[in-house]
Amino acid sequence: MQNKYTFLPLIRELAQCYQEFEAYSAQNQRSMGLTSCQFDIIATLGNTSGMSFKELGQKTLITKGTLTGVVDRLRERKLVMRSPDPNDGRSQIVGLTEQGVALFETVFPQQLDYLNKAFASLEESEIEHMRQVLHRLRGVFHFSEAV
Amino acid sequence: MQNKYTFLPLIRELAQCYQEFEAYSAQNQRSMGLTSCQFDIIATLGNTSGMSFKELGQKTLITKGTLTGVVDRLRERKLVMRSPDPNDGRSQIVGLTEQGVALFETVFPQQLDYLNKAFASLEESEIEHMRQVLHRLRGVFHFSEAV
DNA sequence: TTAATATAGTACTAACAAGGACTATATGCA
DNA sequence: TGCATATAGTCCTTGTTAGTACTATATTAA
Repeated sequence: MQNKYTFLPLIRELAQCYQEFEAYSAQNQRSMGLTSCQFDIIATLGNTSGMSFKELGQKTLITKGTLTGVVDRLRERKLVMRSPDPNDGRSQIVGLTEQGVALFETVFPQQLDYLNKAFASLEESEIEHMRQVLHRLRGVFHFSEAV
Repeated sequence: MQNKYTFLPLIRELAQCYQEFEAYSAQNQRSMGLTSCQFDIIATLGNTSGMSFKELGQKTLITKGTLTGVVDRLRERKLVMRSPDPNDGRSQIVGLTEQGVALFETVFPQQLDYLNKAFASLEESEIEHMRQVLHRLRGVFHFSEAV
């Protein structure tokens, strides 16, 4: 117990950092008529020929229960479509419709530009360093979970 | 546009890091019968004589609309109470009940210990370095928002 | 083949989350 | 004073989010 809870400010900073990123990012996505979650799915399906719910969930960090609803809403807007997986009767392939592709090609570059503006003040080397720091921090929760 | 979107892996790492922390943290909170959000409120009100909805929202990063519901659920469980603010007729003071204080004194130290296990593998200096890195990253979104 | 087990996705519940409309109260200024 | 504007909190809507139970299909092994 050498550690006298100095991690508390770190946790607070992590939460604030993530939430402010989310707020920043969502602001632009919202102006494009999408929620964060919906944008994530459109962006993940872009430039692919579709993927299963499972794979889509893993890539977007959205759990299966949530995914059903989100995909449903996107399907109602005719942005994504579903088809049975010929190789697995339990599985379905989700992919962008023609309208979905058109939307992707509009909103994805715009969002990249929008985010790029935020990161323009950082050196590439610093961005990479930050990524490594976060990776190391993340490892802490992995290890402890196994115990 | 010197930057060729090297921030994308960083963003991904940030999201994963936050989500895995949340999952790790919530696992213990859940075992104590509280959601993350409820724990946050109990922890924030602990060792205080109460505060307004506004202040509570600012400290916990929970927006007012959400806060009403969360406080209601805690009040149903007789963990928090509300009283009118004598200085401002629009405002109400939220504070822990006797049961709330008792719960706080049980669950807060336990959660600290639980988190401390995760961070035990890090040096204090490294924790502080991580905090500074996150603080710098967070600043990026502030600056850009103003533009 | 058949039984045990695992996996993909759905349905349902409780809770959180952001935003906007709304009410009541405060505050600033003419 | 009295009006315009701002603020605190509630309510409502839409949309995640996690978790659990459930159905249907796959896979494995006896």
